[in-house]
Amino acid sequence: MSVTIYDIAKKAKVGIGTVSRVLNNHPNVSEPTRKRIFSIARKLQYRPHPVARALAGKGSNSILAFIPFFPTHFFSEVLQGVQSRLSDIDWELILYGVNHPDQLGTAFERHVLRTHVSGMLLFSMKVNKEFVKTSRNLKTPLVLVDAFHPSFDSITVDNKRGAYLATQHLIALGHKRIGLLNANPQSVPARERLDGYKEAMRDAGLTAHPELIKQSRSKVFDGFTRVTGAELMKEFIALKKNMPTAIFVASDTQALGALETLEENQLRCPEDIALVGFDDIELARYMGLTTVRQPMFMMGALAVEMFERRLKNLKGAPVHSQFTPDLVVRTSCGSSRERARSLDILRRA
Amino acid sequence: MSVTIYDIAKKAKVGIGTVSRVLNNHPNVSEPTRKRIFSIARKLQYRPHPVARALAGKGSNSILAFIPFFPTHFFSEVLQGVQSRLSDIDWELILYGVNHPDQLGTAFERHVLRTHVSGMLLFSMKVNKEFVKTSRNLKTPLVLVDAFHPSFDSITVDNKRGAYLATQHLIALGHKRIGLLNANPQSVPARERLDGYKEAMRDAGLTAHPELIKQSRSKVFDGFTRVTGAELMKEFIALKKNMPTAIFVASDTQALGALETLEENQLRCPEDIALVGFDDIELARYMGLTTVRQPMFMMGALAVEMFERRLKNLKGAPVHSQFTPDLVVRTSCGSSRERARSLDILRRA
DNA sequence: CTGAAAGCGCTAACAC
DNA sequence: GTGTTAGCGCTTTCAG
Repeated sequence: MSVTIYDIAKKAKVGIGTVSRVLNNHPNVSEPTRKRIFSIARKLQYRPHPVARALAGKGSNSILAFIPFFPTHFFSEVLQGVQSRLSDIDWELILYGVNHPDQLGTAFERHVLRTHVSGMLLFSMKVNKEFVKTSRNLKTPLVLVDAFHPSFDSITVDNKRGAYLATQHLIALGHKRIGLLNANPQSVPARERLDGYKEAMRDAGLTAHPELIKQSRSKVFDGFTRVTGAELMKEFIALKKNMPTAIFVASDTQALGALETLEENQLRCPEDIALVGFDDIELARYMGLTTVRQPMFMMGALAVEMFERRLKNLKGAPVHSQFTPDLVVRTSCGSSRERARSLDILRRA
Repeated sequence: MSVTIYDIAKKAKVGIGTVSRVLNNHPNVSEPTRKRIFSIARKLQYRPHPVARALAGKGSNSILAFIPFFPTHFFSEVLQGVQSRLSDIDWELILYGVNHPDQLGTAFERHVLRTHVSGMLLFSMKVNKEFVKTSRNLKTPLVLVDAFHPSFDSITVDNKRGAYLATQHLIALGHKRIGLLNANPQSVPARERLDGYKEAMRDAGLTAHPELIKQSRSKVFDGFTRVTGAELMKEFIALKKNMPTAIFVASDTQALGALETLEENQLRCPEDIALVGFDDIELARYMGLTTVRQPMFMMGALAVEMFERRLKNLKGAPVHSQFTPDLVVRTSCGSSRERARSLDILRRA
């Protein structure tokens, strides 16, 4: 079998308690023995047994991530950030795909309440009251990524600012009738993006006429889906002559849907209508979509770092970290600082 | 604290041994006591403690997945399949992102050799000799996904057949000079795709002239990258008048690169040259790329099922399961059974 | 059939 | 400072 603290103890002619203390950097161990034990441990290639350690009450060097069971580029990138930082500190990642926050219950109980996991990451999900209650007076740190709740550490992106940037870009290009194709304003990001849009319009002395603002009422993914993008774009097109000349779309995914609708109606982008998205999913690059980019990898890495800090200071006030997104200019607005890359090499048969 | 077998033993006035036996469906327990204990357990909402169980020698209900630390659509889809099946049987997924099979060592030792994990999934990686040796006489089942080694269970896709289908499609469209833009033929999938291409050509009485076959020598991801696609396409273009009229590209990712090169040279697809890819990554759909699709979700789910079976029969011969891929016809070959979707609504600025 | 007891490897409280 | 001991919750002999 593998080597245990007993082996070390025997070899060092000390008790297992001493060994444990040394290995855990406890004080009150004489320098000579400490050195001796370390050296023996190294020679024997001792590795602590994580399961035993967890059972005995110590944490577990593993963190549970709840991610929406939805294969988006956003998550793979964020997760890479998480993994990267985690492997630096030699922790492991347990992944839980869920579709709805309600499904958190079982996993939660199974892992967290059973010393199995000593940290949690929750991605892009609204936390319900019950969850908040259970988690709050828990010793297990929880950090929210791309989500927010005053009681927990969180990492978000400055949606308002991003929306402001996007809208401002459109304004700078000379557009006056600028629309907003939003997700469900009941969701925080959607509301913030709405605010950013409005503020940019106001600051430019432009009026955000109500008919220029189309918002989803969908509950599925808060309306951040291709379908809502397609549908709301139809409403814009129905405006006929009053159609906006440019639209800020609240997410790239919706922009994809919008693009499909445009195509069905023989409308071209950016000639007939300019579009800016939000998120910068991988497809955006290929579609030439100008969009607002979130620093996904960094958000993931930071999530782990916040968690580490929290581990050392369970009682501090929650910290909320906000990233500022960047505008990535491509071709969907008719302006391009980058070399324009059009994708019209693929034509209808 | 949470309820343990002691609680239920006390309440049932039996020893903890009996409780454990009942809970583990051991024989030799009288029907009355069995029923009584079950009912009490339910009433008390007893949940086994996975960590304790693992320490005591039982497995751990968790499986370790090694995936290339590379955010492709392929993995998110396969992983969804894995997760889906895993949650059916109430197991958990531990994720390990690695860039190179050599990095498997530490994770391997840390988890597998310490009762921490009772199964492993290895994705799209070549297993090195050392790894094989360590794993082989191990009780922990290992299943290879999108990879192959005679000693282990594996799930692959019939690359040769896929390549055959793709090439055949091109032939059916009337093409005679059909090229192959391959990855590094040192990798198994690349070699198999080469075989499929050749066979289809042969069966059609066409000759696969050497100049029609361009293969990568890259070691990074075995040449399955955008870069090699772009480079090899340049070689094709250099053929001038002898350029093929259609090309089977060994992966969608490479096809993307090839498309970029085409564009740079003002060549259009499919007018000037038809392309078929392989994989059906999400982008393929948006690019209108005709391609060969692997049933990713199913592969993931099946991986878990194979693992379950192996758990029950450690000693059986390795089973190798092979999926047959489908051809997905889009617009990059000039034929389309689906409604053609062109993406030229986005134009150069 | 069933109870008692011995661990699994480690931590932490308690003596000396 | 350091050894000893009592668990953590569960599985598994070993006696009855």
